[in-house]
Amino acid sequence: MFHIQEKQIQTAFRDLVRIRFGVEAEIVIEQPKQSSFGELALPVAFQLAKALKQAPKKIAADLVEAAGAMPGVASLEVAGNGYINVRFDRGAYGAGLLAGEGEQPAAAAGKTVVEHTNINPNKAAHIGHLRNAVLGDTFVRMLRALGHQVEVQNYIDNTGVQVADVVVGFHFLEQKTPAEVAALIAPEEPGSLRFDYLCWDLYARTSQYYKDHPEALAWRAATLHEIEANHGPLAEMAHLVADAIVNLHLATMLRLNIQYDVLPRESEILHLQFWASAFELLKDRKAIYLEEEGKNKGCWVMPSSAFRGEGDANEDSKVIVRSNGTVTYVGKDIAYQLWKFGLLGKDFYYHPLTRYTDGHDVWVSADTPQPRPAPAFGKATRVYNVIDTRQSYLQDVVVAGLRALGFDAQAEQSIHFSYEMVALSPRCCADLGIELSEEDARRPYVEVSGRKGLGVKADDLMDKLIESALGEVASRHPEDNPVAQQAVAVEIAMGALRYFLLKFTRNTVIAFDFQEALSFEGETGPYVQYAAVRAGRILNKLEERGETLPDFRAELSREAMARQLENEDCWQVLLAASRAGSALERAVTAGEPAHMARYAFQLAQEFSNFYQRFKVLDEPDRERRTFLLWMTEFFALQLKRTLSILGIAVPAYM
RNA sequence: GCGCCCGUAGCUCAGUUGGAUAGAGCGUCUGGCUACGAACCAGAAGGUCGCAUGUUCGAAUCAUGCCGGGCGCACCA
Repeated sequence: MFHIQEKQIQTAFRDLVRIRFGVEAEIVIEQPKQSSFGELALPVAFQLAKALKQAPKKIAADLVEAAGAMPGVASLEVAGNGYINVRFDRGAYGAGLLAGEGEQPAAAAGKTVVEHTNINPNKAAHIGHLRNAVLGDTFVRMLRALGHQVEVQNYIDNTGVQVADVVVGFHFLEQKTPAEVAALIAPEEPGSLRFDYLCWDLYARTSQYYKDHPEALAWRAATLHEIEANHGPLAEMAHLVADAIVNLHLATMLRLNIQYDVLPRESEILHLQFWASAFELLKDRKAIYLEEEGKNKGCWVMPSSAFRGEGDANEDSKVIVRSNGTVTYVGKDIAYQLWKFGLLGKDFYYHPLTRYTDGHDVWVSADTPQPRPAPAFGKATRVYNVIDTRQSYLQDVVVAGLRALGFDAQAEQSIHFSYEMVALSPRCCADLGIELSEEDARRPYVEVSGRKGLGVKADDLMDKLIESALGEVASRHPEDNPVAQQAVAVEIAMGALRYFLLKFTRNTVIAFDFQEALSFEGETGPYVQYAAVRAGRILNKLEERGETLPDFRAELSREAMARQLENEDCWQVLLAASRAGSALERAVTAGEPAHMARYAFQLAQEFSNFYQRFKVLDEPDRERRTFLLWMTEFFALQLKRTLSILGIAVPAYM
């Protein structure tokens, strides 16, 4: 509702400025510093002052004069040195909300692909992976809430070095056969170490072994070779490992309510020769060339001018095809990016991998035709790649590849949704019993490292959060049955975790700290959940007392609405609650899920304040009580919607 | 060496793209529970927005230069 009003005023003033002054101006709308200034503030007059050579105050007065009466607006005032402050017609605004205006998002044209998670399937997921997945998933929810058609892709590098290293560990270090590895994946005896945890340790051990025995790197090369040829026991083992761990990653992410549509895999990109098609395109359009001298002699390279800035002195080109004829990661990524836009002229085959309990299928790529018809994947008009900021340079090369091929529009719509890493605070390392080198101990934080086995595993963290939440639930509701307690604890724990990962803006390094992540008070997910639960409880209590919710539309006339909203506190609270749409649009435009999280917190704060101040059920005045009940219901709905955009559930009780 | 990011309250972070008196949470201190259950609320203290020039009606925000920290710049992914 709020953003509809906002937009109306924006277009009204754009027209006004054009008619009155003959100028096209971008109308900026702000929230006034103080609520006493009204609901919206327009600094247009300042913008125009220079061009028109007039005082801002005079321009503002002119505009207010020319504007006259506007629908939904009670008054326009010139304030300060030339601000135009807008006050809404409160009765009309309330009536509009009651009528449910402005709830349907306009459907957007085209499909948006969001690629996130992308964990190497060779070990358990850690907190860094969680940040990626939660950011990606939340952004997907935000886009969908705005009416966009979104496809979620999770790229699986099942043929890479990381998987190979775990295979090296099993085969060369532990002399295990594929059958023995399969037994580890589905262990007979309960209580055995889960497979992704086991691989976590093995991967760290293999990495250390390379360090101590550099000659062992030949094992890696041999393994990669066999994986690429796709036959032999090592290749078989690689498939076993990767498939098993992909399943575990899906389960881990599902705990956080994160789902996918399709898993494109590196193995199919190889087998279906996506690269061969991309290579032909790149050669045809002269985007890459065969280097004939220097250190890159014999390689196909992309010239640095394609992806570096003008003034960049670094002249190094980027190798796309190695001198031995194999393609680099970036090359494969260009092919993949082309496919996402439907520009490659090839497609995967697909088969359903699993079905979520809500009936939604996750599909995975296949290299041969499959019996079940699959949805149309790819062919996006816009692509977001959720990848950490350290890969900016490579993402630039991929986009430069599109541009060099003449796909400027698609290059423009290839968005690196970058974010900073999750590191470990020194205190967190101490909690984990990790010994730090003297150099590391002096740093503000320590980088997570899969190779060193240094990090907080996603499932461990979730378990810890659930345990902590369960303690709280059990002490507050000792009478409730353990199954229900557990369910509530899980929702609280996951809410806390998602919120914790979202409250930081994308380019802030999170120095992970158990104490902060485990907090359920203050600016946290549970705080917001608690507000939603309390709103719901008022409505439930009403029913317990044998009453039913009034028919608000029948009982609250526009005049009654205006009367009730004369109360400044009620008005401010209602305004805040109705800003969800506006907050969502701004957050999507800024590409910042953190903004949505912040709005959720503010909304919860407003409600907590309202809850404290107005005793809804004890209110003696009939009209006022009806109004307060309506506000409560409205809050409950807004809180629930906002939380669902953040992927956070509203528990049955708290 | 080159490129990107960061520096805001004791701590952790926001700051709506250049606007009105710089905001939250945590921590500290003071006060508030008889079920609309306090995972909450009210209040207080706490700031040279790293430093310096500049741009203009107006700068935490833009430009330049320093200082301090982080991350990239492979025929690894």
